[in-house]
Amino acid sequence: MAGATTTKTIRRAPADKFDERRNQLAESALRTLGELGYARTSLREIANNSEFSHGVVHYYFSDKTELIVYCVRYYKAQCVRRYDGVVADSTTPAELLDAFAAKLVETLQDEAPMHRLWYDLRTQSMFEETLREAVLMIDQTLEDMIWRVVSRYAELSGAEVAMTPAAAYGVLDGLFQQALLTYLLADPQAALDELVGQVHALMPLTLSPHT
Amino acid sequence: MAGATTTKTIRRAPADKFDERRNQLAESALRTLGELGYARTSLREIANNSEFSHGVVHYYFSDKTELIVYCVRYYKAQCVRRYDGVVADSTTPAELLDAFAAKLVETLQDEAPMHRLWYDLRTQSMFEETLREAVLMIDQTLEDMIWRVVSRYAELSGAEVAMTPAAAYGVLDGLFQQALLTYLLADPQAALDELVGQVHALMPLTLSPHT
DNA sequence: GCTCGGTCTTGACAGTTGTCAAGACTTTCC
DNA sequence: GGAAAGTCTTGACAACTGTCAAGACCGAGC
Repeated sequence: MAGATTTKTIRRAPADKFDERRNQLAESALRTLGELGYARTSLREIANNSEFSHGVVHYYFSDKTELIVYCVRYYKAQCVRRYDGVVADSTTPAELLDAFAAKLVETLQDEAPMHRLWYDLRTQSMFEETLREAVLMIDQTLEDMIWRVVSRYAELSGAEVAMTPAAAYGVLDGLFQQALLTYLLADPQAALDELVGQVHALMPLTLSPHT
Repeated sequence: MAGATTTKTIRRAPADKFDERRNQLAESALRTLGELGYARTSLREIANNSEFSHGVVHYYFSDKTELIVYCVRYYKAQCVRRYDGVVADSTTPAELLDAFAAKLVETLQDEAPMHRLWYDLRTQSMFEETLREAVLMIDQTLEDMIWRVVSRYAELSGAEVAMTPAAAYGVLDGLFQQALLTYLLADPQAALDELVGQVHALMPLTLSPHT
């Protein structure tokens, strides 16, 4: 709609246009899913949250499931590098710890709907076979993401990590999920404060007693 | 139908009969919910898993929501004392640790559907206001349950707990949830083994360095 | 200008859902 | 035995869902 098209529309491979629409629909879908949750999200509602009508979904996706899975992967691409800056910029353990906790708080605050959607989808995968593959893939990606933070923290501390990647991810994810629940259901401010304190207390415990 | 009723049916306050049916329906509902998950469970399916027809639900519950919430509370009553024996019978830290880990494995194996249902309902409460109160109440109950284990573990170790009840619950719940996911989606045996190892590694970290 | 391929809307379909009313069946009590 | 209260079944309803087909719209190329 902006003036980028002068004489003709910009040369664009058909596949690009197609994929762009798919991404556009994925974004509408993610917005709706984050608001309503997996169970209560219908294709019509997704279309309502976009500029298209409900029939268009079947033009770009063969299936509701295909749309959802596409959304999940699309979402992953957005969040997987979330803590890379924290890892790259910190030069001391304390600095990394503060930056990591701050980033956790930030994403909890700014993207609470997306996080609850992720937990929703992960839980649904325990009932629905179709989600299994995508969920396992994302979960692994998140574990790797956490592992980069924890192992960098150990490196800056001059210590070894005393946990497996899975364990480190498990405990941190547990704390984050609890904070999200408190944030959404009870006391947002308390949730953020507690999360900061818990992460600061936990991270040193992931290290071996220094030699 | 058994011979308990001799001349008349046993004297039974009407409220008792009413509550008994409600519990009967709650059990059918929990079986169905554990199998299908919250979203895919319909009142007709619940009735199919009982000896009644679908209309009876509305005789005992005003609402689908009321049935679900009743189920949640009914479920809680079953599981809240799960680790009391572990706490009562153990006399050394190592013994408690082994017994606790064994009990976690046992309940993960025997009641996987109920556990995934709990995580499902807890996640749904982030979208649905109606579940909020019941979920927060159960979550608190579980936190207390874990706290009894952890503080007894500290007592037997002659040390102080270095975490808040919320933090201890958060990390252990994170590990358990991860184990459940692995158990259901990937490798059941590996999930159980990893859980045992992780709990053994984590529990000592909940204690203050002994004085 | 006019066709043509791609894009999108509209309307309909069959199935499922929560809800509820009407009545049949059962138990209780006189 | 028969009335009354309690219990349960049946069938229907409106709303909603995923799916899809028929055709309208639109820009590009001859």
